[in-house]
Amino acid sequence: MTALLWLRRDLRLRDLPALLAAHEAGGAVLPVFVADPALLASAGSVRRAYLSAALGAARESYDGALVVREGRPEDVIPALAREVGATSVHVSRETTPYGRRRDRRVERALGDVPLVATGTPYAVGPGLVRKGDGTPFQVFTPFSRAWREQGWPSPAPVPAGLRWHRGVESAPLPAGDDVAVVPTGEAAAQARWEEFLDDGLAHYDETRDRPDLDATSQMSVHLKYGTIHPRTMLADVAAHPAGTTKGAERFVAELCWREFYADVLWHRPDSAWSDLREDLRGMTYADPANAAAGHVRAWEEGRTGYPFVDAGMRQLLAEGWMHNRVRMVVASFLAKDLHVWWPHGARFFLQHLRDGDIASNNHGWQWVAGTGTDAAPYFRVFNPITQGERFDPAGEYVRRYVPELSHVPGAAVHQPWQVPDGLAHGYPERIVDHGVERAEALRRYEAARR
DNA sequence: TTTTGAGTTGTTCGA
DNA sequence: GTCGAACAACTCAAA
Repeated sequence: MTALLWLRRDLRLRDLPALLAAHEAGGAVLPVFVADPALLASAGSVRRAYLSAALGAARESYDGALVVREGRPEDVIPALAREVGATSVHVSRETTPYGRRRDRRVERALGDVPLVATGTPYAVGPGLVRKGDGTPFQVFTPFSRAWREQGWPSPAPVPAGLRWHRGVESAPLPAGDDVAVVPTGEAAAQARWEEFLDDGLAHYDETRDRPDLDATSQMSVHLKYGTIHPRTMLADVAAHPAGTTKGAERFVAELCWREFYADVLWHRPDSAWSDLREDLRGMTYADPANAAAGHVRAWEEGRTGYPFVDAGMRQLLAEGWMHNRVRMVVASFLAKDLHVWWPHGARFFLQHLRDGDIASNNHGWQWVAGTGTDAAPYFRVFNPITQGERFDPAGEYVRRYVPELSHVPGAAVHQPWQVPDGLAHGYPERIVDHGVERAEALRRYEAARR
């Protein structure tokens, strides 16, 4: 007897309730990953490289038993179930709009073989935290209080006496382009996590906003592929000597943001790609396809003439990652200085981010744009110069990613046009005047609210 | 039931 | 240079 364990964003062995359920079904377990063209089509080279690396590491975690198949899940999973005579298919419950539709299709296509969902990629399953009257929270802080009170189960054990179903043909791993990746997979996630617990957690609240320092956990890519579960992380934080520090409290809050946005998306699947706040649907936007100005292309390629913005975009393209503080600044620049509707930026981020997650990414964008849950007030427009001076005070972050400015010392690098020869090595002029565009953004909001 | 205070991430202006 | 006020409107939960 065999149970399929269909892995999606849970490429790990430890703390995986769906694996426990598959094992308890009573026979061998066959772990399978489906390379779904619908998802791979939009993935950039960095994302493909990370998926490939995470799958390779997962195959080691599963002692070589992981099978990869390519195609539509509603075709592949039932076919594989027939091929090996599986009596059940086990998954972690998927909560994103595409994942929910896909799983319904697969469940129908499986017919008599049950699709069993156990657990989710979250400490608290999306949809569970509710207000007293049963409706979902709209504001983060009350959500986070209720989320903590709700609590979460202890990490699930690795099943004893686990038996893998072997000898099934596998497609090659999806090809990853030749891109440098940070170590990924379950062991790498664990190693990085322990390093952060000991060296970063206690002072996380003071240093997390500084892109020039190596002060963030770097756990986002591991959460995306599920090489570690947030439940494990929360248990580890609670048990750590630094677990009662302000830094730990702040880190738990960041994990809670991930859960909050998953909850929002669960209740409002339409908000993946359209404004959550309907009263701002009358906003007027610039057309990102309008090549005449080339402003959006300049943003995408890190040539806006605002060093903090350009450093961020170049970090994104080079590493598939951008510091959270800089994500807010570049998002604000696209939305409020270039007046582009947020989905264009959200889509670009998802193509390039190694940690790209539709709930966190798209609702982060909605927050900046002012259209989301608990949104930033419309008058809150990030100033890319001020933000750079405040959070990259020595200019080191900018010079790391913008070599044309390596000759400009200190914080002066945030305004190279003020420095003699500041633009002498090829760094571009500013494509827009921030003061002018800020006023234009406020005018557009004012008009839309009337 | 009504009121009240607080709510991730900011900027600008004028004193 | 520093500091407080102003920049809306709405949700939530405690009082």
